[in-house]
Amino acid sequence: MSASTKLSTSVKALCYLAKANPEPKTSSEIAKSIGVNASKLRKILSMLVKNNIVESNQGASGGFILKKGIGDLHLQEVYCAIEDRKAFHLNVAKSKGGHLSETSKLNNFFLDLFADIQVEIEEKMRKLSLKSVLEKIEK
Amino acid sequence: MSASTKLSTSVKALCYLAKANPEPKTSSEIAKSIGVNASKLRKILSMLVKNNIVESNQGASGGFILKKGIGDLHLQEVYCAIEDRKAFHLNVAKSKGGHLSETSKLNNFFLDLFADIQVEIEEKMRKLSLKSVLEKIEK
DNA sequence: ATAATTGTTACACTTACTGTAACAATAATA
DNA sequence: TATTATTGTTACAGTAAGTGTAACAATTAT
Repeated sequence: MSASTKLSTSVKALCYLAKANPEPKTSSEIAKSIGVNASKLRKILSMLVKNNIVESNQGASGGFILKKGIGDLHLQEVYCAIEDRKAFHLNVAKSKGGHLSETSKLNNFFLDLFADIQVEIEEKMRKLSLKSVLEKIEK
Repeated sequence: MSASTKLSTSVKALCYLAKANPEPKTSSEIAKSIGVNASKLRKILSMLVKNNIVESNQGASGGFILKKGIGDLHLQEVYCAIEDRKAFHLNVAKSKGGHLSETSKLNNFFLDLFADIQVEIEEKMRKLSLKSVLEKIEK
């Protein structure tokens, strides 16, 4: 599951929880609603739990509830919670043979460029709260 | 090979050709210099040929030469030549079950967001000419 | 006790990626 | 003409990554 796919799945689940708030919802309920596998969804949700974005309760009448206010939760935070690898996987080929210093300089050039891009992506997402997303999809 | 890896490999090859200009270089020579497989490199170079970025000549004493001036060749152009799929593969999960219109609205929201990001990435690369890249790695 | 639920592991299946080889088509050259 | 060198493309086996599902221990309410 790519970072971008995980992000959109997470936000779908968070929107669902936001509307159900403060009633807890099980992974099965959420999964059915947004059309993904419950087990897979639990993996994603468990990361959101570890980052204090949602709260989970095991056992009968357990489930997930949103822990943060929709105005205080930004997509960048969600993104960082679900993705440990840095951003959108912009890779540079590690050249095996090219012993030229130019090749390694070019590698560094692209690593810097891709890092810049990643920062810009995260800044863009930092400006988007769950509240603003909900407003956008409801009109 | 990811889009970003292909891009950095392409630029390595283009830098090599720029310095050799106007002498043609074979895929083997380039591949050895930048540390990638010659057959794989030819696949990438063939796309650059189709987009008039480099020129190829088959047969004995053939090879590749840079077709554009280093000041007129921008990374965005290279990127578009090697990648037919749109940009950096930012995908949205196509939900199979979620019949809610909200889910599809969220899909559209993310498709728009990722499209914006792709445009920004391309704009960033449009500002980088091969000449500026060469200058950066040479100092 | 029982039933329900999370969190995690496991696993088979598929898909994608990788590296390399092979070869037809082509062109220079002897 | 025959030979050699080269591109452009296809093929393929091997590996890695992703997918979907199931299973189950741990936990908790009833």
